[in-house]
Amino acid sequence: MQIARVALDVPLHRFFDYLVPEGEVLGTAEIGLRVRVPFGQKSRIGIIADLAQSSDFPVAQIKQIEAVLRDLPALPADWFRLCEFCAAYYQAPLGEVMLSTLPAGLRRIDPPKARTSHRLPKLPPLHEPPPLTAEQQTALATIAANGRGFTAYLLHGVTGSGKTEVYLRRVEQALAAGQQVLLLVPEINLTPQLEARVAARFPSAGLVSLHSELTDAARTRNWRAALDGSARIVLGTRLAVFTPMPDLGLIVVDEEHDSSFKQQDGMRYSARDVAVFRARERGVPIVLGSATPSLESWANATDSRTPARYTLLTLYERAVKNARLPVVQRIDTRLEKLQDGLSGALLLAIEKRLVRGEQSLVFLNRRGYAPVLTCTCCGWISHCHRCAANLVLHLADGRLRCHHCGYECRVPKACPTCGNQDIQPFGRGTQRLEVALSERFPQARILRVDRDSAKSRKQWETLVEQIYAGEADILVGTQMLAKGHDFPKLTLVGTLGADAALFAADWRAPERLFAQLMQVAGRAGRAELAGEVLIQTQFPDHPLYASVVRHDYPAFANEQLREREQAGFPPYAYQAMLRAEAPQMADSLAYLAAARSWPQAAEHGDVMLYDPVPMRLARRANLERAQLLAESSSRRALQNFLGEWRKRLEAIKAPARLRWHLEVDPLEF
DNA sequence: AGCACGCCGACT
DNA sequence: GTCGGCGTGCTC
Repeated sequence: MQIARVALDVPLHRFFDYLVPEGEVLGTAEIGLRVRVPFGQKSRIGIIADLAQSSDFPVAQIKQIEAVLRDLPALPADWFRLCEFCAAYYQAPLGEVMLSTLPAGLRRIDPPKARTSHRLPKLPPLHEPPPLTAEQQTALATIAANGRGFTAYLLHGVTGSGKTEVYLRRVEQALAAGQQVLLLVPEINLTPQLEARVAARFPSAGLVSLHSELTDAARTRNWRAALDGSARIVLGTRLAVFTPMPDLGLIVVDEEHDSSFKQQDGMRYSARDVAVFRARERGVPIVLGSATPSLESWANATDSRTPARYTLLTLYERAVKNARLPVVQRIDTRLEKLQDGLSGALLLAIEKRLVRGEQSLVFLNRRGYAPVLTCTCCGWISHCHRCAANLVLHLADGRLRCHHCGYECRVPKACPTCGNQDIQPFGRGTQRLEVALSERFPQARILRVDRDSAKSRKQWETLVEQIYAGEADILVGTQMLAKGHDFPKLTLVGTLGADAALFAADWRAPERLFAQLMQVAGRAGRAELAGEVLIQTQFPDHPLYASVVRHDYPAFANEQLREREQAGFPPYAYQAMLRAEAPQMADSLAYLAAARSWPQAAEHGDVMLYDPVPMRLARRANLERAQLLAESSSRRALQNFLGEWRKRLEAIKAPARLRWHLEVDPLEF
């Protein structure tokens, strides 16, 4: 009797035993093959995780495998270890982890017919790699000196310093050594750019991309090419970190600080952290690159009290000839009356750009016309009835929208409470800024770039092309515009409304603000034209802005780390967040209270459980949410605790409508 | 998670 | 008299 232990996509922390059919003899080479098995009333796709001669389950109840699928090579052992690590670390069911990392087509009973015609991507013309700067050479020499085994590098390079060129040179070496390369990037928006550049550089590497916008068929095809080795480079977003790659020899994580590496639903993993684990486990180097590294990575690379876990590589000069860092200035908005939120200095600077035929970018991280609509008479404010949030006024299409649950309605003509017709927008979003700028500069071509004006990929690409072609004079945009793209005519960046993050309750807000300001500042003046950045603020003396002005990430990061250490926050503490949501807050809190009551504090002295509290956005889409933080100074102690705790959490009786999840290393509070 | 089975309220 | 609400329990 041969038994196969099969991983299935169910939220249960165990495998399921099946009889191997007569005539099939499975050996270790078959571990990692997909199978079709009967499960409950119907059939499912699973993965053979192990083979055995006996089972703990009553033999009479063991069903037989329906089919062993051999259309795909067996998933490799290191891919199993990666999934096992994630399941254990993030407290997720192993079968769910394994199956959910497969493209959908490969976990369905009836796989879609694979298209036979391989559409080769159009390749831009080859061009010579640029010469390396001294800093780039030093970085590459350091990487070379450490050999091909595991080392984690933090490549800290200011915008325009040529981080990508360092990646590409190291990629070239890996390819020459017959290895595969995994290249992770934060967002879908940036992938085409980098994809074109990598494809042009390595035309015969069979580059494939993996991200959520691909069709299922394309994703399956690319994933398969990675597994069978025909693709030597995989370029993808966070989900690509799980791509099985038999010859993996190098991992690169670009913009490693970016929060889109964190999955925010299902298994809440950090693709950056998973990538580091994968590199260590595989014994290959990993390069984490950023102009503003996450404080976790910075601490790993610079903390002098413990042996550095990461090797720091720095690029502080701009690689493009003559290009200088933009001049950053603070504009004290307490000293003048703003005009539509814009200071005289910023308006003047925009005007200069108009005269010179250069572009300006006004950055405001708030979309819509105004964040709220108010009644001047009775004090009514536009409020979402499903969320603890305001409805945002979108004047462009005359609607009120909730940015949290998607609810929307027509803008009322009068106050719903008192009938007063004088209802006014309060505050400012990108739409309102666009209107104000077009009144002030009627001759200027103004382009607004936010999630409303760039809903689809196509719209986004059109906007980018327009900007690139110089068909816009003033850009108004949210963080969508802050990332990645270099617009050669853009020489001025003005930022509005940054102050809110200085005093936000979320203690990670300053880290995000600094990164965002550095990133948006990097948009100004990359080519031969010098850039200017104007930060409007009521707190010009705040040390965060002082660091931005000096382009001094290390000073900012070291100060933040000092504060974090004093407060006992990550990276000097390890955390996990238990969240519950239910129609009634009382039920959510009751669940967390039950979770809190176990264990007695004495049993797990190394782990501290805080009190359950309502979440900051306490109600979303008619669900009332609460959270409970677990914290420890030891990652191991926290992990040991979480394993036991999770079992208890599953046993707690709760109303059927209540949902809960556990998030390890939460980023948002 | 699905999907069964199972026992109490308003409809053809 | 039935359709269907969601509580409970199981899936090799």
